[in-house]
Amino acid sequence: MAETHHVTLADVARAAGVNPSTVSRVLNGRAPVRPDTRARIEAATRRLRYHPSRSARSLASARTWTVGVLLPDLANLMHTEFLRGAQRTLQARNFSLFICDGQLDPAVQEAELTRFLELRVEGLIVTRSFTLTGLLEPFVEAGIPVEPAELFEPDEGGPRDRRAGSLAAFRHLYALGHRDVAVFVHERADAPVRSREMRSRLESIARARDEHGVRGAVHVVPIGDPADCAPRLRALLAGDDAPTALIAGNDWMTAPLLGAVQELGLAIPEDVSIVAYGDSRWAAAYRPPLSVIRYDYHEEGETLASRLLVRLGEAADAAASARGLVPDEFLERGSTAVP
Amino acid sequence: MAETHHVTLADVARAAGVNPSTVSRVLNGRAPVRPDTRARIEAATRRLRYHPSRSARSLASARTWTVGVLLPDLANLMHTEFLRGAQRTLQARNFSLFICDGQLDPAVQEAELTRFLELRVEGLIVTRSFTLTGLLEPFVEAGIPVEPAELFEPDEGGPRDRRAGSLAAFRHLYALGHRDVAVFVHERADAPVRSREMRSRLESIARARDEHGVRGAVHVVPIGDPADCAPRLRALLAGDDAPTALIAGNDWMTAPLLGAVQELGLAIPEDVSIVAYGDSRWAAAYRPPLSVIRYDYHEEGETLASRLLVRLGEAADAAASARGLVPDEFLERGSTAVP
DNA sequence: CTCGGCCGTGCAAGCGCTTGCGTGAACGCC
DNA sequence: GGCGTTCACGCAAGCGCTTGCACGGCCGAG
Repeated sequence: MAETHHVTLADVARAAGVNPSTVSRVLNGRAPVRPDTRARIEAATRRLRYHPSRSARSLASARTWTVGVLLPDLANLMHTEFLRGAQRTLQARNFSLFICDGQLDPAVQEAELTRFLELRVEGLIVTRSFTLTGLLEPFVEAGIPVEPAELFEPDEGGPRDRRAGSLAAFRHLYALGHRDVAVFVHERADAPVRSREMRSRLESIARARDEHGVRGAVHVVPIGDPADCAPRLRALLAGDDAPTALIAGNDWMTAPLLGAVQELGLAIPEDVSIVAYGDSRWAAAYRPPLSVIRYDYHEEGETLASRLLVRLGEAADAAASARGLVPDEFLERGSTAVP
Repeated sequence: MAETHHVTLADVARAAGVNPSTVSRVLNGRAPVRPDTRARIEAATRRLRYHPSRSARSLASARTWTVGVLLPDLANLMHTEFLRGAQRTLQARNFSLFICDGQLDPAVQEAELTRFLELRVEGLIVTRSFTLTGLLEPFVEAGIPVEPAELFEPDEGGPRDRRAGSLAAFRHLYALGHRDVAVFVHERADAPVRSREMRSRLESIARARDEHGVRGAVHVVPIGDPADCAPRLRALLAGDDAPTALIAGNDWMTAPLLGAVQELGLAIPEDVSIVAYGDSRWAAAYRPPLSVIRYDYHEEGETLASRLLVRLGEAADAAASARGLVPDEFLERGSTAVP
């Protein structure tokens, strides 16, 4: 901090010739203040370039007006979308966000959650919470509402339904005649965790497969390091049940998978069909354009944020918090064909 | 906050049978404390799940141990890289980051900067600062060190040299026989701002062009909305000086540009050559693989953070803070060819 | 003209922590 | 064995703000 001396509320009060409490009141728009007094204070505030200290305010008022958002991996563009949705909604209600990048590393995530605890966030939004259910306990105990994206399955009354897209995609693949498929997922190879969402997807695959009377393999390939992608793919293609359709589990996964396909000199869709979860802005621009399972992350961010606001006692947009999210959908573009 | 009652330092002190100040001291590892006292306190801390209040700490100590990072646009993967570099460096010195997404919107950025002021960040890292020089003043006045990525030009003694890559790329293009080129940049069409970095690139282009005795056009196309890309490109190609090489100004720009190229049914590199600034993970996986100007954002993040630490009086890794960043480089892959 | 009520403001006690100063006990020294 | 040091800790005064309460002045009602 060196010699930084900040203007305080007392300075403003002195400049305006009033009591500090009055300044506080205009700051918070709380009690009635005479217009001219208010004007004097506001002028002083501006003139002195006063910025109230968040620390002092929240210490005194026991409110921080912040919510933490823990993203598993900021390098995933869908999370950025999600974030903006949440941010818009929360800012409209005067809350600000502490964004943190989990970097797919449980240690980092734990550290960040501890920081949230110290910061006294009033609410928490987490995605892929399955990796940290234990870490979330302190929040629940402290009465801090946690809004997890992960647990929103239709059978739990949550607004999320992510099965329609999967189902449509795999019906399409099996109808085309594919038998063996491989799903590449972004997970640390040393500690693979199967999210509920992933399980739900696998169920959708099984269902589509059964509908078509197919008995092929569904390989699930956890990829931590992009460099692993090509070797894993090569091994798969050399083995029994070589997949003819490759599915990228998310935005992050897609580029490495395409890189591997390229490295092996495979043509899309002639040699392999490709489907990607998440309609990254690259997907449509790829050659050929990628068939994707698209999902509206922005809306999900808004919905989670609204639900949080409701739990915080802020009468947020009730409709947004209660509404079911639009289901995901399959977009066929050009990367899927008869095997 | 509802009925959330947090454990305080006083609670811990009572449980451990000591004075609050002693607890504070073990918390900060400051003064000498007898091992058994320390142990008792630590046990109580754990048992009570005590998490010190950041607000109270920073109010009392006049230190927040935080630095703000303002990114122009989180949806740009290179910024994520940058962020991780900075985060690693700062966390090693006990600072934590407040990340904020400027969303390419000056209003949002101003709001976030004000928040930083209230949060009493001890330092600030900004990129593309050219859009907000005015907004940065309060920080400078308050004695808060600001580390702007933007201003690091070699002629200012900063560590950044982003000319080598541009130069190599355009020498390559002009040598191949290209005459007219177009650079697509991500800017709000209504308020285009020419960054120093952009100017520096344009200079490199001019230099390469002169070296090759070419007198073709260099179109600069600001794109705010991805949907504008195709029409702008179509118009350009229909006009005089139709470009034969298209350059995407950054990671964000690349996908829309490729989408537009695709929409117009142009073959790469037969009809147009493509060069992208920023080696996105998609670039190598594209078909054909994209020639790019690659830059190490992670290292830039580390360097800026180190410089900030030095200015904060933390004897950070002096080498890292002083070192010149590796220059960017041109990687020819397959999207550039004879026009 | 008196009085209750409200309005605008001041007063002061904290919020949970840090930190300079003070003090008793244990220690080493001559 | 007395005395100065050091050690380990207690004490209390804040940090910059909020907020319940008090209080004087003005109003309208009786």
